Amino acid sequence: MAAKTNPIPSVWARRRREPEQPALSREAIVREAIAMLDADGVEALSMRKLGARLNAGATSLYRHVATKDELIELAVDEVFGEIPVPDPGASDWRADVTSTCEAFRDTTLRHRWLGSVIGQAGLVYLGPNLITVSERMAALFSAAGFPEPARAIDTTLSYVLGMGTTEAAFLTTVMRSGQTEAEFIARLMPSAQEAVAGHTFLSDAFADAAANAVNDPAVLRQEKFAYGLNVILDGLALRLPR
Amino acid sequence: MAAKTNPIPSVWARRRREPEQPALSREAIVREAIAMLDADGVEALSMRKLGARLNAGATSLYRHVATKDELIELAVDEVFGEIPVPDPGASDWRADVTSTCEAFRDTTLRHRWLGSVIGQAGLVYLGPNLITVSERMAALFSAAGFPEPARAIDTTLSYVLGMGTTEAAFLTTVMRSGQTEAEFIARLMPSAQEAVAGHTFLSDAFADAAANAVNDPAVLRQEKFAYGLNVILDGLALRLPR
DNA sequence: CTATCGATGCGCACACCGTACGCAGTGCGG
DNA sequence: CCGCACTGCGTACGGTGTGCGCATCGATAG
Repeated sequence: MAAKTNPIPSVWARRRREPEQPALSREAIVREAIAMLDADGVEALSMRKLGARLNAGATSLYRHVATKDELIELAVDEVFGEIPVPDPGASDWRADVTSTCEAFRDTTLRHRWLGSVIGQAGLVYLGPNLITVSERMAALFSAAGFPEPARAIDTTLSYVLGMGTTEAAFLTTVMRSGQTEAEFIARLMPSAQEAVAGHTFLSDAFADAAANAVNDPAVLRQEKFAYGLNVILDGLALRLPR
Repeated sequence: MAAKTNPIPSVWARRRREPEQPALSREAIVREAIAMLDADGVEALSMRKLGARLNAGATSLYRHVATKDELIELAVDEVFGEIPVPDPGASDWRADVTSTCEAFRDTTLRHRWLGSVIGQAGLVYLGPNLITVSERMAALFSAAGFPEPARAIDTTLSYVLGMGTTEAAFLTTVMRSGQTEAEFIARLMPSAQEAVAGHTFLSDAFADAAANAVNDPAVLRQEKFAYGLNVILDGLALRLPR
């Protein structure tokens, strides 16, 4: 009933096929979605904007992806593919597990939306890349002699996820403030000091932190992560047979 | 220009003050928001629905809360108030830390939106309740003799947060399916089996899990949590002086 | 060569969202 | 008694995810 966009269909109005254009594909959509998530966070990803970036309408995406949530699930598993897990080698199992956990942490910091999104979707529907990471970590722990590698995996990955999520959320806040991490911390100091006043133990910890404030904050975070990881690996080592 | 709702202001149309009605207050708003979050998750909380539950218009809430994000921050700190931390006592420090971590886990499971929300907001802006929990945990570790209680806190809480978030996300998925946890797992088995086929180590772990499937899943989750926590406490114990 | 068919892209529409703004009542200090 | 600060709310704006039906395409069957 309503007037169409092209009341008189004309040869000239017909779009031509552009074989150069990679066309819409699930891979391209997921790739571009990750780029948007990395750039502006999870609340900045909308199907309309994503479509626009791909020279497509918003609803065209639904031919390749059932729903926005499914798209995010795909993005999550995609970035898990960035985590390399070494083969169980002649070298120390601790070194191999450590490098894996650090790669995992790097991924949560490179894609700072990961933490919040996993909290919503969970690691329930295991994508192929997460399965691969798990399998290879299981191989690592098994070769080291652990009778229950799944337990070791759950413990280490929970820690890495929790710490990584917290770090990522912090870095997001820093970035939103438009300052460097050091600036942000310096500017936060007074109010933190005030919040902690009257709490004796936290004040002590705060004083220690202030003394360390001359160091690179990224290095301090890395050290904090390594400390906890070593605690866990020590605890696991006690459970090795013999 | 447009006709007003009440073109002729009348005495009879005037609302009367209802002193029984608790009126809108920040506390009431936060309390009701938590109730909605607990009931239907984070994406079901809208200012309009929250207003309706409080017999108020959506925008009335903004007199007491600057923004929806701020409201969520308040809700987060509010539920942290549910975590009791014992005084450092004569008893084992491990028992005290364990009870604290289990209370934290209980909170993440009782309020399953916590994990995803912390991933977005982070623990950056420390509310009073989180500060209290931290202070009391610091007291626990200090009394136990740890020279750097902050490190111990970061390690344990990262683990608890990561594991709790994962569990909560899983339980949310289960609940959405409308099945019990045991039913959900049973129904998931075939596709999980398939996903794991060809991965030798995961297949082993899967077989173990299947053998345990007769037990209460909630108990199995609790045991998994306790295992990792004990690993961490063992690792920390190694760092006690002497 | 033509008719048909499945796959793909897209405009429109719906219901809903957070929240800025300005008006309308209320209770209180002067 | 006036005026003012505070609270609630109706309206409106610019977004959101996505269901629906149509237009167009390449491949294949007759």
